[in-house]
Amino acid sequence: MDEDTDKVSLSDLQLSIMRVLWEQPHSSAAQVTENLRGSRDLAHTTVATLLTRLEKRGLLRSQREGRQIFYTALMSESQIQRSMLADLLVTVFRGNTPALLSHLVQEDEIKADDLEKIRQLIEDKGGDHV
Amino acid sequence: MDEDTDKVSLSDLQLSIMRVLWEQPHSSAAQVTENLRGSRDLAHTTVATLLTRLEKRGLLRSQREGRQIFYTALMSESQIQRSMLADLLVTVFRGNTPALLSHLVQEDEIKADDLEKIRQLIEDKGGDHV
DNA sequence: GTTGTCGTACTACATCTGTAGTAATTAGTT
DNA sequence: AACTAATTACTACAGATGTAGTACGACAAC
Repeated sequence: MDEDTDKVSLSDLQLSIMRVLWEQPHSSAAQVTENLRGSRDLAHTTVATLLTRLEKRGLLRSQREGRQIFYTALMSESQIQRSMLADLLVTVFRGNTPALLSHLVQEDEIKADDLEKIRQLIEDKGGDHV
Repeated sequence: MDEDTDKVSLSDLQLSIMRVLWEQPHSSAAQVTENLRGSRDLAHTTVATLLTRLEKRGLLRSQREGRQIFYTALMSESQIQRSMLADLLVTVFRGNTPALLSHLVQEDEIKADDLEKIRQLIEDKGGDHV
């Protein structure tokens, strides 16, 4: 099965680009550059290069319209997140999910109030899945 | 404050090396190479290069003893995990911890039975920390 | 003391990433 | 039609990483 939907790892900069495309699919290099202005001030040629590379990697699809090229993400933010989280869990935590959770608790990322939300998530999922 | 204890990001291979050093501190290049045999078959010169680079990055300390050099990790696995998880949370999830948890639930990494453990973690922490 | 072995240091090279300049193309303007 | 302005394509380069060879130094064996 499709081995490209899996195992994706993106750098911070690459994620910034993807993010723009997630918010505004079908953007040109100029539009992406504009969108990044402020947070990442890059030459538009830099953005163009990044876009080309991401397309070559199969993460974007491009459509030429006249002299311009519009790019659209082929993976959703959620897919990327899932892939990168899974990767971290395996490579850094060696599958030790409790250790990961423990760190989140330690860092105050999970508070007591969140437990109910998690329970809800499990319920929503388990309901018709198990 | 020490800016080197923070923001550490290691590749898979680098983690493998660190792992050996966590399990057996004060190892020589030859010992690390031997330890990796099976999972990662690398030339010992490769391992030596990796060790040198990690030391240059400040992640290892080396002690020369005769003709050999012994390396010891300067950061614990836990510290690395925490740093890399924090980084992922910020860069990939933009601080959205619930989204991260949701993915874990979706991937069956968190089950109902784990909730009690998490609650325990929070309790253990909150007790003398808040 | 000469030689061989082991270990380290240095060098090398391909790939990926961040970054951007220059050249080429195209489309719109006059 | 000629020129200008926008946009893409190609090239470049430095730093990090994966990978390993060669050279050199030191210790052990004979």
